[in-house]
Amino acid sequence: VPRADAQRNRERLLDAAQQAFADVGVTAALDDIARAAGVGAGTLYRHFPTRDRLVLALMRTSLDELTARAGTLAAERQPAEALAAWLDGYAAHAARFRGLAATLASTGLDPDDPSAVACVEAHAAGRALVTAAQASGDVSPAVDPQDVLDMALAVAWVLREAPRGEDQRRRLLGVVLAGVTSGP
Amino acid sequence: VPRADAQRNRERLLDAAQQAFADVGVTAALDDIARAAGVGAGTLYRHFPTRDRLVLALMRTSLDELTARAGTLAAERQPAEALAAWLDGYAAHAARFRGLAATLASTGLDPDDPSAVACVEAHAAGRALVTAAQASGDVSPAVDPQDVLDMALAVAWVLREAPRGEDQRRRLLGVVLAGVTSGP
DNA sequence: ACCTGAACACCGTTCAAGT
DNA sequence: ACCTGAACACCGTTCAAGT
Repeated sequence: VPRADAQRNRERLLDAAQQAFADVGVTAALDDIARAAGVGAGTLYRHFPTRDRLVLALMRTSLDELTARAGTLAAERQPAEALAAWLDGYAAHAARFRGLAATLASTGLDPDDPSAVACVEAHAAGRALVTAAQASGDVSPAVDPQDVLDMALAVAWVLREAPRGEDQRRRLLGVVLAGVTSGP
Repeated sequence: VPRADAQRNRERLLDAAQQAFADVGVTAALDDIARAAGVGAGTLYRHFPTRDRLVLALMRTSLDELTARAGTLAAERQPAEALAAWLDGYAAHAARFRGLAATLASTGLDPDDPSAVACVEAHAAGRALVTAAQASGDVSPAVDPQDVLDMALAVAWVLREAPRGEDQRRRLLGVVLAGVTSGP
């Protein structure tokens, strides 16, 4: 059982990180985050040995929501619609701050690492939606499901690096979805 | 007219940067680059006030080649083929090292800045190929040409952040091209 | 068991002194 | 006119000392 002050520090660090990442992107100074949380730098490193671990811990809740949403969409909508709606949420999530898409795309995620589990599960849920859309004939069977998720993250990357207008996400995801759709 | 030693230092810096970027990505330490070039740090800053300026100077030749290639392809091939071939070269170029795609995508490029001219011209040449493919009916008129270039850079980003197999570039560009093609 | 904060290393950036 | 390299600032990371 963790000590009460350790638990409180952990939460303060997550709050401070949330704020800092939203302000200046995922490269925000860890030292600043520790100071804003009112803890020593060493405490931050004890709780989160790497920056990615901090990012993933912060994303834990929203990733779990994305995983759950995949199940709901699969049950309630047509496969093509469900996939489109989920990818939109996934891209929106990955575009929340600069650098996040790269963390989510990173191939070096260890499925056994508890801090990466939420990320790995969300990916699996997304791939399942692609597979379902292939089974129903909406998405071409030649497509690699992983490629579809990668392209949704790539769209999120564009949203951060070259923002051009309100409906950019809709336009770019439209291109991706049209690109993986089965011929008529 | 620049002094002979200034000219030589500039070339040494470009050589050293080429090497460093290829080794460790576009975030390579500028200090290391100056040392490898055998010059003081101040000399690097004199020649290239920002990292982007160094990157763009390094890319100048290849960007000019891409611009020229757009003209050749437009003259010798069908619009759809020309576009596909050019985007492949563009994505391959942007994937040469990590972080380069972001520099090329950056919206803050001043068209009047001589160091950005090659980049702006390559973009214009690419957009012209998209427009030509729209005129011939191969690409849907609803597509924003800039979106097509952005997606090619996004593909390059995936190639660096989540590399998955030899023909990943072909697969992902295939999705983008299929996604912007006019309905039958 | 956990925390603090000083210490160290590394790197971007500037600028006084030199040629 | 251009170069050098020391100096400063900033930040990631570690660790001895404290509770």
